[in-house]
Amino acid sequence: MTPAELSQAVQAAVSAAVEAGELAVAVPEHVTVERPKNRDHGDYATNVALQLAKPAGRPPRAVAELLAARLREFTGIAKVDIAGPGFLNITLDAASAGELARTVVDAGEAYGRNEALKGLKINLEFVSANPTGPIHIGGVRWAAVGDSLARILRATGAEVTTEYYLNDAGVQISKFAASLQAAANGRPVPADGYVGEYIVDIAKAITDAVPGVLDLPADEQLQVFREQGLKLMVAEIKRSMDEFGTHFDVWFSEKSLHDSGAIEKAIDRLREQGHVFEQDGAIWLRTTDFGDDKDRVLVKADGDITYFAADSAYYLSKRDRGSEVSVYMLGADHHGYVNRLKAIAACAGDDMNRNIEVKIGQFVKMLRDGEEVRMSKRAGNIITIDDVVDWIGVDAARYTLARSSTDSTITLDVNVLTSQTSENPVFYIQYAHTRMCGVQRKAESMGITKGSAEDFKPELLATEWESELLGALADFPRVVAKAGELREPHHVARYLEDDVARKYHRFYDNCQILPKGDEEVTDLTRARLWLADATRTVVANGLALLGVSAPERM
RNA sequence: GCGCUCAUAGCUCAACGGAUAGAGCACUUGACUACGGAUCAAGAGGUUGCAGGUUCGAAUCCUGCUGAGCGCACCA
Repeated sequence: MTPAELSQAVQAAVSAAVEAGELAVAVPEHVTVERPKNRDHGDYATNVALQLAKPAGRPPRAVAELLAARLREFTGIAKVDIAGPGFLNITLDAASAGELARTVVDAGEAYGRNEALKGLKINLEFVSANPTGPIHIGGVRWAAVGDSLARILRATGAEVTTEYYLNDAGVQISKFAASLQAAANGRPVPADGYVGEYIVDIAKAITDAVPGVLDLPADEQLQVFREQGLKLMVAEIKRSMDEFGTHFDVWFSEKSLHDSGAIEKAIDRLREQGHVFEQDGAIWLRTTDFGDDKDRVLVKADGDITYFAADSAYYLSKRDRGSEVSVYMLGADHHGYVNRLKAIAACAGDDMNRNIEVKIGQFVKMLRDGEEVRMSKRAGNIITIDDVVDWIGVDAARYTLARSSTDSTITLDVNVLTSQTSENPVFYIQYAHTRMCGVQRKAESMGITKGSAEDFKPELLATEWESELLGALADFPRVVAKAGELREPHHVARYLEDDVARKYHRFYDNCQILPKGDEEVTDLTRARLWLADATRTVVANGLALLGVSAPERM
């Protein structure tokens, strides 16, 4: 019996009680059934009696009594207790619990997938760092979290488009080009330009690729550095992302919005909705209609188009391309953007509480020798995506960055990253996977298989360690759905770490799977192989959602 | 000044409004005649920043305060 089936059983018990006239309440649409932390509280617990007590006008424990009596009639439920203020503690019989191993093995790679967000078209934009330098540690966090979130949303049934917005049109690119030009000519970079090893490297790559570029007039020269520099930098970012296992379906060019006239069209559309006005020679969007603290300029008095106008056109582009929900993942320096971005959606006639979500994630702080590393492009002490991958590898980097809530700042110690990589919990999870693969290899070499589904005896998986592990495996679909709905991939990571891997290691240490010496192969041997196979499936599926490999050997 | 976000063990971080707030690292102590010990078991470590409120129940929701980060352009 899966938690979903149990939830339905509880719901059915409520319905039956209502129909019998014992309870005067509306039957809840969803009944939550959770794994209690304390094993004495059974396999599952529900607080439904506590929630129904008030509307029913009955004491919680009386409601619980009614439901418990009905629940005890269900096959697969061994015991129902009432505890505390009115919790229902439910214990499954061993066969019903063990059956889950078969469910998982049968579903294979599909186990964990669900339809919580079925058919929802989501545009997920993340990283979107300016193409004027390598991706630094902050961007790496969004790469890890964003890519994992895309995988989780897809597993939850959503249709996801991942997107990187390239700011290839503004003054930052001009400064970047000017810096390259200066470097190529052996001059110091401009005061507000970009500094760093990579500037010199790219400048050299351009002078190598375009012989004679330095003989061109200054303005033509600058144009070459602008185009070539952008091309090389974007290629570099794409390479980094590719190596990091992060895929973007769309690399969206800001410049294309300018070149195609999309911005003017967007302004017209916003004007039709009645939120555009002129003042002091500029064209404005009245974002204060929808909670922004000030109105925003779309076209400046001198005729220049603002970055905000491009943002507006970009949102409409996402919408036109079919996005029902546009998710923006931005860094903590973008708090001020939330209201104006949401106002764009509202001004376009959309529902700002549904069609657009702006997630603000906290910074990554770096520590070296106990002191915070203040990164600055000027000082050239940026910690880049390639640095992190060199130090600890893609798996450990992705896991480290994806295992915490984006709401919390994370502090990474450079000394730890560059030395003791085995401290990373990702290895704990991967080791569980290799252990199961090891058991399977050993079983094969002994000529043992888990046998056919008909011969599987789930009731033999009855020790506390097997029961705990089965409970953890049963929780996977719910965890994936929750992570998708909350847009928080770290729930999957913590689940693998604290539930699945931990409980597997305990099971492994306490329950011998394969026969030792001249012991017989028994039904219990085969049942435990089913459980190991099911666990391996969940670990592999879970790691895949995080973009982390599930190695067969380490 | 206004706005947004955060505050949990020595450190790094968890905790769907639920029962005794959990892991890892570091510290103390056990378990290898092994299905690979990158593991397991045990111990110690907390007034969840402070003060109120809502609730049967608050780390979680509301209010105020304190502290920290970020943001408040006809910049991008």
